[in-house]
Amino acid sequence: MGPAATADVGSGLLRLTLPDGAVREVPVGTSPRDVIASIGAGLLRAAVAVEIDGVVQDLLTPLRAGGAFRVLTAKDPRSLDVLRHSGAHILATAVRRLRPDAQIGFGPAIEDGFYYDFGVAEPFTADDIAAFEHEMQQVVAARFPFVREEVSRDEAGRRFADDPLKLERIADLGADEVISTYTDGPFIDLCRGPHVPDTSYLKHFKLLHTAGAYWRGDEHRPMLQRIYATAWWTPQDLEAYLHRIEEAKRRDHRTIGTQLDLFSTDARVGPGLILWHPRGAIVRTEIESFERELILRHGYELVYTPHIANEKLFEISGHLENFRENMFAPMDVDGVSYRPKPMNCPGHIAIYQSRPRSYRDLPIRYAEFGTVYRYERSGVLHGMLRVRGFTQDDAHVFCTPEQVRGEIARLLDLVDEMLSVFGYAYTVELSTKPAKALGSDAVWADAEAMLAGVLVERALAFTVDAGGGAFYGPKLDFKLVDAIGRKWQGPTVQLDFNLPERFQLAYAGADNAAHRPIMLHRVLVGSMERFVGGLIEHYAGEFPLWLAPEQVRVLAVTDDVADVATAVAERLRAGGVRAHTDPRSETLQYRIRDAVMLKLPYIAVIGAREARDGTVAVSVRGGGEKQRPTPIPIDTFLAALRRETASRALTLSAGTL
RNA sequence: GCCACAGUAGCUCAGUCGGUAGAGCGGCGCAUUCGUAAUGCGUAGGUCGUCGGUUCGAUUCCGACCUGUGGCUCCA
Repeated sequence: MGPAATADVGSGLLRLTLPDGAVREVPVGTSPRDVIASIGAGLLRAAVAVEIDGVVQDLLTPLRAGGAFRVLTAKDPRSLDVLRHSGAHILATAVRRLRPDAQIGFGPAIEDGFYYDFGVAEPFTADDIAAFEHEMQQVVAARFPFVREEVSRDEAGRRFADDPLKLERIADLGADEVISTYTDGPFIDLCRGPHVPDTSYLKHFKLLHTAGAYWRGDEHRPMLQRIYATAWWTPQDLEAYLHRIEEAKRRDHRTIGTQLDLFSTDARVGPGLILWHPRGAIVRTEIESFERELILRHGYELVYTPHIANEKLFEISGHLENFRENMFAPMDVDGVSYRPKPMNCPGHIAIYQSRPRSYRDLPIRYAEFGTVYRYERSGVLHGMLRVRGFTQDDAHVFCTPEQVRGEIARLLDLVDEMLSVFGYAYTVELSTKPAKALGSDAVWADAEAMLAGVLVERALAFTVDAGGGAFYGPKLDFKLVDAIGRKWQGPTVQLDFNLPERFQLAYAGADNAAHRPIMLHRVLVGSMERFVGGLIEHYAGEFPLWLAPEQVRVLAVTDDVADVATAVAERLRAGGVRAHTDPRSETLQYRIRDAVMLKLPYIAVIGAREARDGTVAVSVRGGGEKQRPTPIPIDTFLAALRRETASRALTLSAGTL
């Protein structure tokens, strides 16, 4: 028995409050299983785990504290984590049966499933994975109970003597921690739990893929082989999850980007460098135009700064000190070292310092679509989402300490206005002082309290990411929630007490003395590349009208009205609509299919009747097959298109009268 | 960067147990003039990612490198 296990024994009874308000008093050390059994046999059969004051534990772990006591069944989402954690053990059981030499690392439950890390001489093959999955079925069928034991440190050391990874874990455990093991059939693992009662609970699972993973996440340690899996209570849930994976795959911006001819990369240009094709450039330009209009309305001024700068600038800013491994190597210009800029702030600061500033000038808000270059390790590059060159919609606000609060509040308005246009829901995260940080604790505490204060004032819910701030100040992160519920990095607002110091920024106060301004860094979309990549997946390539690269395709039913179609397209274009014809000598059906595959919002068909009446028959994206639209006057259509574009509507409505 | 896997026509992929390659779609040409998700026929596209090695001969086997994919680490 570990010290904690014995500490409470003899201290009496625990009070357990059941959901119906009933109170049970049981001796310390009673197992939840016994408590549930005393409530009812049916409940015991359904029980997966229990929750005591919100903490989930299994039916075996002796109760050491009382509180609100709730039985978790398969219906409770929190019981899934327990199932998945047991799934990891079952996976390890299977792997050890087939590969007895495999060292066992960690095997936690994760979102949607679990993984387990193994130390093996030879990485697993696809055949291995299939064999493991099959073996897992055997373990499940064997119905091995999970047996918990609490052991002394010495005993734990003996039990895992042949597994250096586990020995290392044991050595790291705190002196007062209960050391427990769980055994299912032939497999024993050092584990805190909780687990389901026996292996038969794992019915609906699938091994997904393998990947290398550093032992304890440290790249200087050995690489283990990780096997990822998913597990659910019901076959429907498993099916739905696999379907979700398919859906995410269907939306993959790299696939859609190729299909819709939006962007590409080219090995000759270099990895992580995006080529924006005309259609992709339209999407980007529309976003930039919208944002430019928006921020001018919000009091920003546009600036431009160079892509490279004398390395000395980044010495002053501290980038060479703190960001060097992400910067491209210097280039020699007449004996002076220059670097591509990894951030836009130093340039904006240089503009601020181009003349003396008075408190009357503040706040100053400089905005730039600034292209930055950062060296990213080759393995992390990913489509448009992780690249080496990208354009930030970057802005810096220089203000007095008194103005910070108001500026943050303005930013929250701006963020909300921006994100709602794209149909993103979002959550807010406050990141606080990291271990390595500049500035005193008091300054940090003030800044964090100020940020939290503004959020509370505006009734914005937020979570705290303790220690997640930048080294120069705390920040607010906005996480976007996309159409299929995935989270993306969105806008960030960072307070900075570092750069004003380093650059000796100043303004003349009302007292005619020099004062230090506060700097805010903020981005809305962050990186145009990442944002557009995310948008492609959010919309599954079906852009709302204002963003659609081609908004209307005008199709003539037969060649004798081709001229009319051309004229209509020209008229729409003159009205500011991105409209084109498809003059190919193909059937109407064929050309419609082509337009559908390109996910165009509207298809305007012109036959003899429409040519005669000055109308178009408009099919709407998503209207399904066999559309038989009522023709509408061209002017009516154009006006509706213009309305829809101007309002940046998320849904299509211009096709009907 | 690390682990694993992959790279064949513009795209999606087949194939060659070593004798320099095929399909569908797309492109082009001709015919077709069609009323809402693929008209027919014909035709042109590939030093099989790159470089080296083995071999009489390499797209195929081996090695290195490049690029991509899934992760780890990191991140806008």
